[in-house]
Amino acid sequence: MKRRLTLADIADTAGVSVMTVSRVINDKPGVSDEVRQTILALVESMGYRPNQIARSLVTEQTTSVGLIVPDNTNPFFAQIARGVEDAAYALQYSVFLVNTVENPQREFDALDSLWQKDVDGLIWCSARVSHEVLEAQISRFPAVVLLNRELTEPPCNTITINVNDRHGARQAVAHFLAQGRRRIAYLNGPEHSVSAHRRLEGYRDAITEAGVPFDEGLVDCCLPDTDSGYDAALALLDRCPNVDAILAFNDLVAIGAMQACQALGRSVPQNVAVIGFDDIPLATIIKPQLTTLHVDLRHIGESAMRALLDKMEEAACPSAILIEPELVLRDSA
Amino acid sequence: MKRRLTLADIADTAGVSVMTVSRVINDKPGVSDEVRQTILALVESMGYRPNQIARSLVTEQTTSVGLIVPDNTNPFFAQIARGVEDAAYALQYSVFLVNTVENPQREFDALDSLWQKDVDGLIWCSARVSHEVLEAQISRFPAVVLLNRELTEPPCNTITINVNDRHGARQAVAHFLAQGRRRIAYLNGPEHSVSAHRRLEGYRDAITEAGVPFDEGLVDCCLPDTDSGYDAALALLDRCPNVDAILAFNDLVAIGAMQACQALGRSVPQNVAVIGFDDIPLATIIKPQLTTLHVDLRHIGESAMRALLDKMEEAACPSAILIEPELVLRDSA
DNA sequence: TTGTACGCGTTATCAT
DNA sequence: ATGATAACGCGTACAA
Repeated sequence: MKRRLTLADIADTAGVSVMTVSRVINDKPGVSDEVRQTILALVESMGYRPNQIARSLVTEQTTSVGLIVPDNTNPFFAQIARGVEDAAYALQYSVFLVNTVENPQREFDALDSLWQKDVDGLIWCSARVSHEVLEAQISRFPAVVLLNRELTEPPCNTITINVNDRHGARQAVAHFLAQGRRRIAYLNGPEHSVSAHRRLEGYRDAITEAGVPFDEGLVDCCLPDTDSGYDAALALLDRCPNVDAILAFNDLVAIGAMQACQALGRSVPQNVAVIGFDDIPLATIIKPQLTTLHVDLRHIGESAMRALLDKMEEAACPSAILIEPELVLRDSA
Repeated sequence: MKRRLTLADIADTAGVSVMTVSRVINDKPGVSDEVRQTILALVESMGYRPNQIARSLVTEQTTSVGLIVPDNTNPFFAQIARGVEDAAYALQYSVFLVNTVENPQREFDALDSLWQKDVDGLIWCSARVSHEVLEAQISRFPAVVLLNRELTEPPCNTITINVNDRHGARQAVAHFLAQGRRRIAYLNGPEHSVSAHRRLEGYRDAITEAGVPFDEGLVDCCLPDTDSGYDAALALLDRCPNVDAILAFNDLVAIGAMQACQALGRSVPQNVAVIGFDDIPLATIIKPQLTTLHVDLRHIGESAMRALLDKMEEAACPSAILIEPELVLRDSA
């Protein structure tokens, strides 16, 4: 690895000052066309690229952002990360990826590290952090996009992006009801999850508005994975054998529920209809293909990155974005 | 967002020079215990954190690395990324995540961007880039870990990590043979893929060594996803109805193949046994659960990050690491 | 149009 | 043990 070329190297061989080269590199006026061409040719042939570190030190801009997710292995966050990175590439930004793995210490360390590296902005998916910590951390960064958190009074450097969970759950219940189903269960996600609360609200409202009495026995919580969904569905069907529809917190839970039904000899969707949430790739791989509330996660990621840039540039932009899930009918309901 | 504190701020309020503070921050000798304690207390109470950008400019170390993958959404790379990030966290490094989406321009831009940001090292999963480009790019970085590429003469700043694809394929074939199966097909991945070549070799060698004639009609290529696997298996079973075992390039292809068998009324594993490769989470979600060659991708990611750090520190370390896949028997074979 | 001087926040070097 | 000074590579401000 040879020594990096600097502005001075180009300036020397071109016989001009560093400032002239700098102006050319940054496409700024004040350089004659002739000199400009000479320098551009030199930059090309010598393979010069600006040192972003040095540049950052003076401009206070790093052209990099932080993305904090619980686990990039979870297809939900993988899709979001992909969207963020796609948009970042288009905008000439780089993305630091950080997993918190539900570990507060690690999350804290990550924030510190990103701050020390002077990221221009932060895209933060954190369900667990308290409001106080959230606001304190937000104030350290130039701009922040919060995913799946609501803020009563959002700081002016912050944008929240949320899925319309209530409406999504209502759509699912409405679909079940239209099919004539009345014993509609809901396998919810973790209690502390904001999404879980909102989806439960949507479910309850839709049920009661339809005149179907709300039955607590039809609602249960589980971890948002297939195994937990399987176990929870097994217990549910044992407790309430006449269930004819299951709304699941997410697709993984839904798939577990479908497999539980099959294990108990209930066919899906004839005996029990199942609807998931998110529409991860797995939803179309599994048989029967899962009817689910599609959420365009890549698009959310892209929006997050673009909104972040807007905030960084202090452009006029909304402080909250609501994403509408869309019910896609496949085979399970 | 208030102004960042600097060394000078601490130095001023402590009534010492910046160098003394710097020494304390970096745990260097040459500071009396008394002063040291005073400064540490001040750093704590004022909440000072070093500016990594300024630090990088002088130390030529950024404590960040680049991770280039085709698509972080692919569970294969998601697991690797997770392992890399886990190890990076433990080692106090940050990870720039980049997707190439099989786009040479984007890959080139990414390398440029990472170089400009002066990453200390690079973990690079690239199947498509030519040898010349590969070597040219490698020489630009302090240290590089290459995933799933073999180098005839690896540069001294480079480590390659490969899966023992040949041995993996042989294990699968051996298992089929032990079950008395003789019409063993192989649905391979993309032609240009290094892994695909190696797995095909392992398959062919194992077949012929067992005295079973190698039949080209039993081998086909497809894209490494479920749909392509489905289509390829459909065509295969139409062409060679007496196939009694299918080795797939990866788990997604294997799942597609299983579904094709089921669609044709062949039961898995009774009529046709199926073995996949990689052992992605989906392998245990699908029914029947997939027998597959387990590759510990998280571990590969962790190893990659640790090996990279070793190279960066010029520690003695191997220049090539071979990872052994392990056949895990589940329901499909 | 072009160049000079300075500063960004830190560490390295060499004094004291 | 402590401090003054000079880098690191670049952009801003101002001068020529």
